[in-house]
Amino acid sequence: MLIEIDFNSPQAIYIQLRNQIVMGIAQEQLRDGDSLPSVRSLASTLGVNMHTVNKAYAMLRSEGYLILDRRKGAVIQVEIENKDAEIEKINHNLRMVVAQAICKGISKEDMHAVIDDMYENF
Amino acid sequence: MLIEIDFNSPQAIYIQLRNQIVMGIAQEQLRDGDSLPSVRSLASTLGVNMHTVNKAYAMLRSEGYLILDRRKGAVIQVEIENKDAEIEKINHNLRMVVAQAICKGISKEDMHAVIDDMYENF
DNA sequence: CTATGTGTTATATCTTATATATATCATATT
DNA sequence: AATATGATATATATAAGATATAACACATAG
Repeated sequence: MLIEIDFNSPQAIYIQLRNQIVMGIAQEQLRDGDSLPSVRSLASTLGVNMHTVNKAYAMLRSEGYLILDRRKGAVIQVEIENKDAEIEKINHNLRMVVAQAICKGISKEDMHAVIDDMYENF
Repeated sequence: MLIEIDFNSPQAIYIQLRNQIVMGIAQEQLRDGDSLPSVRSLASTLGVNMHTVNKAYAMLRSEGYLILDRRKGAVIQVEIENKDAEIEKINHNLRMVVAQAICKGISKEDMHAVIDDMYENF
């Protein structure tokens, strides 16, 4: 899976990294059991520091996207508690997006269409 | 409209401020033509620096939520270009939320329900 | 057993972002 | 004339982000 870092982005590198991996999982480019490169090798590939990658991996682990193991390295393993709990977790972020949408005159039907389109072609 | 700052939050104060004002507009607690407190008075009320409020106001202006005028101060005025352009703007943020949802097994029907609920009771 | 490669942790340094403190300016209002 | 507005500038302090080394415990390959 290709990961690209924009060094001119105002967004922190470890956040970019985390986001792209979440995207990769959503797109099924990354599946349960797949291994990610080791902290050091990915850092080397991207031209960033080891700790930056480590921070992204630690974040992904705490969010239940992967498991870190001394033996196997970083392995994708999406942990799903239950639907309500997971919905609750994305609620804050979604709420901000919806707030913007409402302010800008985007109807819920518009939002449905956008959501459907994303689910189709992710 | 009540604004509260969490000084222990990892989120920057000016971002908290910006977010709460966007929320206020979405909830129609703030409407076109309404005035916000001046930079200095709001800073004083919240116990933060003038520049922090100024930064939030400047951000809201650049996003088309308000107008800053020497005469009238900060006045809510939501600028809507056209639907497609506005959808495009929220697309990136929404995409990240949807990616998380897909990863965590939340269906688009679930998302519709959450969206509808938000539109009902914002 | 040795060497290598994991993730993990620790320390130090540098840069950038955030927040504050003052101060000044042009302008509009009272 | 006095006051208050947003806008701007400068300086300082703190926090976050990123890098550079180094070491540790553990697992595996040779």
